[in-house]
Amino acid sequence: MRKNAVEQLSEYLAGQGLRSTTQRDQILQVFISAGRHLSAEELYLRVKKPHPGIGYATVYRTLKLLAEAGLADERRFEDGFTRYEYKASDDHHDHLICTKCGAIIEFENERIEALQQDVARKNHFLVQNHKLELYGLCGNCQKNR
Amino acid sequence: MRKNAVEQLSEYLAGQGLRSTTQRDQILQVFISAGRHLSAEELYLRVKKPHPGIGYATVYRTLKLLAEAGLADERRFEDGFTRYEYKASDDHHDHLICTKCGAIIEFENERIEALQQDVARKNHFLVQNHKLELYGLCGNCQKNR
DNA sequence: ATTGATATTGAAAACCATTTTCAATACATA
DNA sequence: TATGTATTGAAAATGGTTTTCAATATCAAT
Ligand SMILES: [Mn+2]
Ligand SMILES: [Mn+2]
Ligand SMILES: [Zn+2]
Ligand SMILES: [Zn+2]
Repeated sequence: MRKNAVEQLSEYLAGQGLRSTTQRDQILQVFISAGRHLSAEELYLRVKKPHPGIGYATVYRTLKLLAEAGLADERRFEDGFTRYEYKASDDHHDHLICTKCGAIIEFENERIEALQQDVARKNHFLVQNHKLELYGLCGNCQKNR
Repeated sequence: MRKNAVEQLSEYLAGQGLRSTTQRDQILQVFISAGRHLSAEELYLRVKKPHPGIGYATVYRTLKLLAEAGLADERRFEDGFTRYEYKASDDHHDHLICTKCGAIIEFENERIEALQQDVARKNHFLVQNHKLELYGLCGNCQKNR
């Protein structure tokens, strides 16, 4: 996975007339090895440790670049931060988000996806992408009141 | 509808130890008579015409108040603005949003709602609210390329 | 390898929707 | 009508993100 992602980025950059840089590779490496749904600042802090020279703006720029290259998905939940997650291929999933502890659970549901298409069809609408987020309390947070 | 909403607001304010003001009533009136899914600035501009003295901050504050009072729903689509819509009662709907012209189509789908509950149950999750947005092209925008 | 054109970087400033501050004013209660 | 305080408008502050800019790094052409 790891080496392949770096190659994927290189190919995208070359194809766009952009340049490969050590910063971009380093940020990508840390991004992939870190957990999912990271904000720019969270990633910046993780990148800083092994690569202290890297700047804040470069992390922001690289995350946007990864999204454009198809290597990351950009998510805006209701916490005011843009979050990114590594995207293996063309997989898709939606989210359960705990409003108390911030836990994020991922799920896929074919039937919901199909019904969304039905809704779109009925409204002469062509869906490009969608967002389904369920906010509430995770199992743990229900127990602890 | 109109007079009732003003009364509803008054009751909420009284119950919270807050005060009724002419600004709040004026903003609510314009809010209800304007279209749905308005941003604070859009509402501010509409309010300015009949009530030039009203300030920007008051419109922001009143919209948040209306949401707390249950008179408005707060929506954050992907355009960077918080939008509000008048909420008659406890109705609920989701949205189709055209990425080209910005048109917003509302829909309800019982089966999707039910399946969401299934997903939540399977994950020991208690849903408080949810967001389902389908982004793409409306009928018109598909025709015009 | 060296050059040269230019893409990229880090630091700081700018951006921009929204929130907060604060002194003046309006509301509700006695 | 007086009084305590919630609310207002204007301006400043906030905070995540983007942009600016001079210095540096990349890479294709020598
Ligand atoms: Mn996810
Ligand atoms: Mn709506
Ligand atoms: Zn939780
Ligand atoms: Zn459209």
